[in-house]
Amino acid sequence: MAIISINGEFSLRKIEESGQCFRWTELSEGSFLIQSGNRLLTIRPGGEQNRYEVSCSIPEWNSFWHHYFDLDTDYAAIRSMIDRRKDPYLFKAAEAGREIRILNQDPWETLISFIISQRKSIPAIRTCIEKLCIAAGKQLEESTNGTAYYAFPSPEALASLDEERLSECGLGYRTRYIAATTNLIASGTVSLEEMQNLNDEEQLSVLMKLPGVGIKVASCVQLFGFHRLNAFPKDVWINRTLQEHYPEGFPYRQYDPYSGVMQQYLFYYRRREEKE
DNA sequence: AGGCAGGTTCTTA
DNA sequence: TAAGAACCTGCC
Repeated sequence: MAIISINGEFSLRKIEESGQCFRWTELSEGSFLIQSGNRLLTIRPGGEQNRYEVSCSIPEWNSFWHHYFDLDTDYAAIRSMIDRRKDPYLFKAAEAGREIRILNQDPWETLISFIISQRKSIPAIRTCIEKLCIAAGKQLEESTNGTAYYAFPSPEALASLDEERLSECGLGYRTRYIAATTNLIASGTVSLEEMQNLNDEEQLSVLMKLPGVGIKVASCVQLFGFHRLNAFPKDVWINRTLQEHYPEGFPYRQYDPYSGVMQQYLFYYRRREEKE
Protein backbone atom coordinates (compact mmCIF):
# COMPACT_ATOMS: atom_id res chain seq x y z
CA MET A 1 0.00 0.00 0.00
CA ALA A 2 1.36 3.37 -0.93
CA ILE A 3 0.31 6.83 -1.96
CA ILE A 4 1.84 8.07 -5.15
CA SER A 5 1.36 11.22 -7.14
CA ILE A 6 1.01 11.47 -10.86
CA ASN A 7 1.43 14.91 -12.24
CA GLY A 8 0.25 15.55 -15.69
CA GLU A 9 -2.52 14.23 -17.84
CA PHE A 10 -3.75 10.87 -16.69
CA SER A 11 -7.17 9.27 -16.70
CA LEU A 12 -7.59 5.62 -15.86
CA ARG A 13 -11.03 5.55 -17.39
CA LYS A 14 -9.95 7.11 -20.66
CA ILE A 15 -7.01 4.76 -20.94
CA GLU A 16 -9.32 1.85 -20.28
CA GLU A 17 -11.77 3.09 -22.89
CA SER A 18 -9.10 3.56 -25.50
CA GLY A 19 -9.04 -0.14 -26.21
CA GLN A 20 -5.46 -1.05 -25.40
CA CYS A 21 -5.97 -3.40 -22.51
CA PHE A 22 -8.31 -6.24 -21.70
CA ARG A 23 -7.46 -7.03 -18.10
CA TRP A 24 -8.57 -3.86 -16.38
CA THR A 25 -11.68 -3.92 -14.21
CA GLU A 26 -13.36 -0.91 -12.71
CA LEU A 27 -13.98 -1.78 -9.07
CA SER A 28 -15.83 1.35 -8.08
CA GLU A 29 -16.00 4.91 -9.34
CA GLY A 30 -12.50 5.67 -10.60
CA SER A 31 -10.85 2.67 -8.95
CA PHE A 32 -9.35 -0.08 -11.06
CA LEU A 33 -7.97 -3.56 -10.71
CA ILE A 34 -5.24 -3.85 -13.28
CA GLN A 35 -3.50 -7.04 -14.34
CA SER A 36 -0.44 -7.20 -16.52
CA GLY A 37 1.72 -10.27 -17.01
CA ASN A 38 2.09 -11.78 -13.56
CA ARG A 39 1.36 -8.57 -11.72
CA LEU A 40 -1.74 -7.13 -10.16
CA LEU A 41 -2.42 -3.61 -9.05
CA THR A 42 -5.33 -1.85 -7.49
CA ILE A 43 -5.31 1.90 -7.88
CA ARG A 44 -7.75 4.39 -6.39
CA PRO A 45 -8.03 8.15 -6.46
CA GLY A 46 -6.32 9.35 -3.30
CA GLY A 47 -8.51 12.27 -2.36
CA GLU A 48 -6.17 15.06 -3.24
CA GLN A 49 -5.50 16.18 -6.80
CA ASN A 50 -3.05 13.91 -8.63
CA ARG A 51 -2.78 11.49 -5.72
CA TYR A 52 -3.51 7.81 -5.96
CA GLU A 53 -3.56 4.97 -3.50
CA VAL A 54 -1.91 1.91 -4.99
CA SER A 55 -1.65 -1.64 -3.73
CA CYS A 56 2.03 -2.02 -4.51
CA SER A 57 5.16 -0.76 -2.78
CA ILE A 58 6.94 2.39 -3.85
CA PRO A 59 9.86 0.41 -5.29
CA GLU A 60 7.49 -1.70 -7.37
CA TRP A 61 5.69 1.40 -8.53
CA ASN A 62 8.93 3.01 -9.54
CA SER A 63 10.45 -0.01 -11.19
CA PHE A 64 7.38 -1.29 -13.02
CA TRP A 65 4.09 0.59 -12.94
CA HIS A 66 5.52 4.03 -13.57
CA HIS A 67 6.84 2.75 -16.86
CA TYR A 68 3.72 0.67 -17.56
CA PHE A 69 1.62 3.83 -17.44
CA ASP A 70 4.17 5.63 -19.61
CA LEU A 71 4.44 8.54 -17.21
CA ASP A 72 7.62 9.94 -18.70
CA THR A 73 6.16 10.72 -22.10
CA ASP A 74 5.10 14.31 -22.68
CA TYR A 75 1.72 13.94 -24.37
CA ALA A 76 1.07 17.66 -24.38
CA ALA A 77 4.12 18.07 -26.57
CA ILE A 78 2.86 15.37 -28.91
CA ARG A 79 -0.54 17.01 -29.14
CA SER A 80 1.07 20.32 -29.95
CA MET A 81 1.88 18.85 -33.38
CA ILE A 82 -1.79 19.23 -34.22
CA ASP A 83 -2.73 22.42 -35.99
CA ARG A 84 -6.15 23.45 -34.80
CA ARG A 85 -7.08 25.07 -38.10
CA LYS A 86 -5.59 22.51 -40.46
CA ASP A 87 -6.98 19.51 -38.63
CA PRO A 88 -9.89 20.63 -36.44
CA TYR A 89 -11.34 17.15 -36.13
CA LEU A 90 -8.15 15.63 -34.73
CA PHE A 91 -7.75 18.67 -32.52
CA LYS A 92 -11.15 18.06 -30.97
CA ALA A 93 -10.47 14.34 -30.62
CA ALA A 94 -7.15 15.01 -28.92
CA GLU A 95 -8.71 17.48 -26.51
CA ALA A 96 -11.30 14.86 -25.59
CA GLY A 97 -8.63 12.24 -25.09
CA ARG A 98 -5.88 14.34 -23.60
CA GLU A 99 -5.52 12.13 -20.51
CA ILE A 100 -4.89 9.00 -22.56
CA ARG A 101 -1.47 7.41 -22.43
CA ILE A 102 -0.18 4.51 -24.47
CA LEU A 103 0.62 1.77 -21.99
CA ASN A 104 3.87 -0.15 -22.02
CA GLN A 105 2.44 -3.63 -22.08
CA ASP A 106 4.22 -6.92 -22.43
CA PRO A 107 4.67 -7.80 -26.13
CA TRP A 108 3.80 -11.47 -25.60
CA GLU A 109 0.58 -10.75 -23.75
CA THR A 110 -0.29 -8.10 -26.30
CA LEU A 111 0.36 -10.42 -29.21
CA ILE A 112 -1.87 -13.22 -27.93
CA SER A 113 -4.58 -10.83 -26.78
CA PHE A 114 -4.88 -9.16 -30.15
CA ILE A 115 -4.86 -12.40 -32.10
CA ILE A 116 -7.86 -13.33 -29.96
CA SER A 117 -9.49 -9.97 -30.57
CA GLN A 118 -10.25 -10.53 -34.23
CA ARG A 119 -13.98 -10.64 -34.97
CA LYS A 120 -14.82 -10.57 -31.28
CA SER A 121 -16.60 -8.07 -29.08
CA ILE A 122 -14.62 -6.61 -26.21
CA PRO A 123 -16.54 -8.53 -23.50
CA ALA A 124 -15.94 -11.75 -25.42
CA ILE A 125 -12.22 -10.97 -25.70
CA ARG A 126 -12.01 -10.37 -21.98
CA THR A 127 -13.77 -13.64 -21.21
CA CYS A 128 -11.41 -15.55 -23.48
CA ILE A 129 -8.28 -14.08 -21.98
CA GLU A 130 -9.57 -14.70 -18.49
CA LYS A 131 -10.17 -18.35 -19.31
CA LEU A 132 -6.73 -18.62 -20.81
CA CYS A 133 -5.15 -17.23 -17.64
CA ILE A 134 -7.10 -19.65 -15.47
CA ALA A 135 -6.22 -22.57 -17.71
CA ALA A 136 -2.50 -21.94 -18.00
CA GLY A 137 -1.46 -18.97 -15.89
CA LYS A 138 0.28 -19.24 -12.57
CA GLN A 139 -1.98 -18.53 -9.64
CA LEU A 140 -0.96 -15.35 -7.86
CA GLU A 141 -0.71 -14.91 -4.12
CA GLU A 142 -4.09 -15.33 -2.48
CA SER A 143 -5.44 -11.89 -1.87
CA THR A 144 -7.34 -10.79 1.22
CA ASN A 145 -10.77 -11.05 -0.38
CA GLY A 146 -10.30 -14.71 -1.18
CA THR A 147 -10.55 -14.28 -4.94
CA ALA A 148 -7.98 -16.15 -6.97
CA TYR A 149 -6.03 -14.24 -9.58
CA TYR A 150 -3.94 -15.68 -12.35
CA ALA A 151 -0.98 -14.45 -14.31
CA PHE A 152 -1.05 -14.26 -18.05
CA PRO A 153 0.42 -17.60 -19.22
CA SER A 154 4.04 -17.65 -20.31
CA PRO A 155 4.76 -18.94 -23.85
CA GLU A 156 5.92 -22.23 -22.37
CA ALA A 157 2.80 -22.58 -20.22
CA LEU A 158 0.55 -21.85 -23.17
CA ALA A 159 2.51 -24.23 -25.39
CA SER A 160 1.87 -27.00 -22.88
CA LEU A 161 -1.89 -26.81 -23.44
CA ASP A 162 -3.17 -29.06 -26.19
CA GLU A 163 -5.50 -27.59 -28.79
CA GLU A 164 -8.53 -29.02 -27.10
CA ARG A 165 -7.76 -27.20 -23.86
CA LEU A 166 -7.07 -24.04 -25.82
CA SER A 167 -10.32 -24.38 -27.67
CA GLU A 168 -12.21 -24.68 -24.39
CA CYS A 169 -11.18 -21.11 -23.67
CA GLY A 170 -13.59 -20.01 -26.39
CA LEU A 171 -10.98 -19.24 -29.01
CA GLY A 172 -12.99 -20.72 -31.87
CA TYR A 173 -11.15 -20.73 -35.18
CA ARG A 174 -8.39 -18.69 -33.54
CA THR A 175 -7.29 -21.79 -31.67
CA ARG A 176 -4.93 -22.89 -34.41
CA TYR A 177 -3.51 -19.38 -34.73
CA ILE A 178 -2.78 -19.21 -31.02
CA ALA A 179 -1.31 -22.71 -30.97
CA ALA A 180 0.93 -22.10 -33.96
CA THR A 181 2.10 -18.66 -32.89
CA THR A 182 2.72 -19.87 -29.35
CA ASN A 183 4.86 -22.72 -30.63
CA LEU A 184 6.95 -20.38 -32.72
CA ILE A 185 7.60 -18.16 -29.73
CA ALA A 186 8.03 -20.89 -27.10
CA SER A 187 10.46 -22.82 -29.30
CA GLY A 188 12.52 -19.71 -29.89
CA THR A 189 12.01 -19.90 -33.64
CA VAL A 190 10.68 -16.37 -33.46
CA SER A 191 11.99 -14.02 -30.77
CA LEU A 192 10.00 -11.12 -29.45
CA GLU A 193 13.16 -9.84 -27.74
CA GLU A 194 14.91 -9.61 -31.08
CA MET A 195 11.96 -7.76 -32.54
CA GLN A 196 12.73 -4.94 -30.13
CA ASN A 197 15.80 -4.16 -32.22
CA LEU A 198 14.06 -3.97 -35.57
CA ASN A 199 12.91 -0.75 -37.14
CA ASP A 200 9.17 -0.21 -37.45
CA GLU A 201 8.86 -1.50 -40.97
CA GLU A 202 10.91 -4.66 -40.39
CA GLN A 203 9.16 -5.34 -37.12
CA LEU A 204 5.76 -5.08 -38.77
CA SER A 205 6.65 -7.58 -41.46
CA VAL A 206 8.13 -10.06 -38.97
CA LEU A 207 5.00 -9.85 -36.84
CA MET A 208 2.80 -10.41 -39.88
CA LYS A 209 4.51 -13.70 -40.60
CA LEU A 210 2.98 -15.12 -37.44
CA PRO A 211 -0.17 -17.19 -37.95
CA GLY A 212 -3.30 -15.17 -37.26
CA VAL A 213 -1.44 -11.89 -37.38
CA GLY A 214 -2.43 -9.55 -40.18
CA ILE A 215 -1.81 -5.85 -40.59
CA LYS A 216 -4.23 -4.73 -37.89
CA VAL A 217 -3.13 -7.12 -35.14
CA ALA A 218 0.54 -6.53 -35.99
CA SER A 219 0.03 -2.76 -35.70
CA CYS A 220 -1.67 -3.20 -32.33
CA VAL A 221 1.24 -5.25 -31.05
CA GLN A 222 3.62 -2.57 -32.26
CA LEU A 223 1.72 0.27 -30.65
CA PHE A 224 0.59 -1.35 -27.41
CA GLY A 225 3.32 -3.95 -26.87
CA PHE A 226 6.46 -2.46 -28.38
CA HIS A 227 5.48 1.14 -27.78
CA ARG A 228 6.06 2.07 -31.40
CA LEU A 229 4.14 5.30 -31.29
CA ASN A 230 4.05 5.64 -35.05
CA ALA A 231 2.12 2.38 -35.57
CA PHE A 232 -1.40 3.08 -36.80
CA PRO A 233 -3.83 0.19 -36.34
CA LYS A 234 -6.90 0.47 -38.54
CA ASP A 235 -9.93 -1.23 -37.13
CA VAL A 236 -13.52 -0.75 -38.22
CA TRP A 237 -13.89 2.41 -36.17
CA ILE A 238 -10.76 4.06 -37.44
CA ASN A 239 -11.67 3.11 -41.00
CA ARG A 240 -15.03 4.82 -40.61
CA THR A 241 -13.33 7.88 -39.19
CA LEU A 242 -10.85 7.98 -42.05
CA GLN A 243 -13.63 7.70 -44.61
CA GLU A 244 -15.75 10.37 -43.00
CA HIS A 245 -13.09 12.89 -42.01
CA TYR A 246 -10.02 12.16 -44.14
CA PRO A 247 -11.32 11.33 -47.64
CA GLU A 248 -8.01 12.56 -49.05
CA GLY A 249 -6.06 10.28 -46.73
CA PHE A 250 -4.72 10.76 -43.23
CA PRO A 251 -1.64 12.99 -43.07
CA TYR A 252 0.67 10.43 -41.44
CA ARG A 253 3.79 12.40 -42.38
CA GLN A 254 2.54 15.38 -40.47
CA TYR A 255 2.46 13.43 -37.22
CA ASP A 256 5.49 11.24 -37.66
CA PRO A 257 6.73 9.64 -35.41
CA TYR A 258 3.58 9.88 -33.29
CA SER A 259 0.75 9.06 -35.64
CA GLY A 260 -0.17 6.10 -33.42
CA VAL A 261 -0.95 8.48 -30.59
CA MET A 262 -3.21 10.41 -32.95
CA GLN A 263 -4.85 7.12 -33.88
CA GLN A 264 -5.64 6.59 -30.20
CA TYR A 265 -7.30 9.98 -29.93
CA LEU A 266 -9.35 9.29 -33.04
CA PHE A 267 -10.34 5.86 -31.80
CA TYR A 268 -11.34 7.05 -28.37
CA TYR A 269 -13.28 9.98 -29.74
CA ARG A 270 -15.13 7.90 -32.29
CA ARG A 271 -16.10 5.28 -29.75
CA ARG A 272 -17.23 7.92 -27.35
CA GLU A 273 -19.43 9.58 -29.96
CA GLU A 274 -20.95 6.22 -30.72
CA LYS A 275 -21.96 5.71 -27.12
CA GLU A 276 -23.60 9.09 -26.72
C1' DA B 1 -33.71 -15.84 -31.09
C1' DG B 2 -30.40 -14.64 -34.28
C1' DG B 3 -27.29 -11.37 -36.07
C1' DC B 4 -23.01 -9.62 -35.36
C1' DA B 5 -18.37 -8.72 -33.55
C1' DG B 6 -11.90 -3.99 -32.72
C1' DG B 7 -9.66 -9.54 -38.82
C1' DT B 8 -7.14 -13.11 -41.25
C1' DT B 9 -6.77 -16.38 -44.62
C1' DC B 10 -8.07 -18.80 -48.58
C1' DT B 11 -10.12 -18.88 -53.07
C1' DT B 12 -11.10 -17.19 -57.33
C1' DA B 13 -10.30 -14.18 -61.45
C1' DT C 1 -3.60 -7.44 -57.00
C1' DA C 2 -8.22 -7.41 -55.65
C1' DA C 3 -12.62 -8.60 -54.20
C1' DG C 4 -15.48 -12.03 -51.64
C1' DA C 5 -16.42 -15.88 -48.76
C1' DA C 6 -15.52 -18.65 -44.76
C1' DC C 7 -14.37 -18.91 -40.17
C1' DC C 8 -15.90 -20.26 -34.14
C1' DT C 9 -18.58 -18.71 -30.52
C1' DG C 10 -20.15 -15.64 -26.95
C1' DC C 11 -22.89 -11.45 -26.30
C1' DC C 12 -26.66 -8.20 -26.46
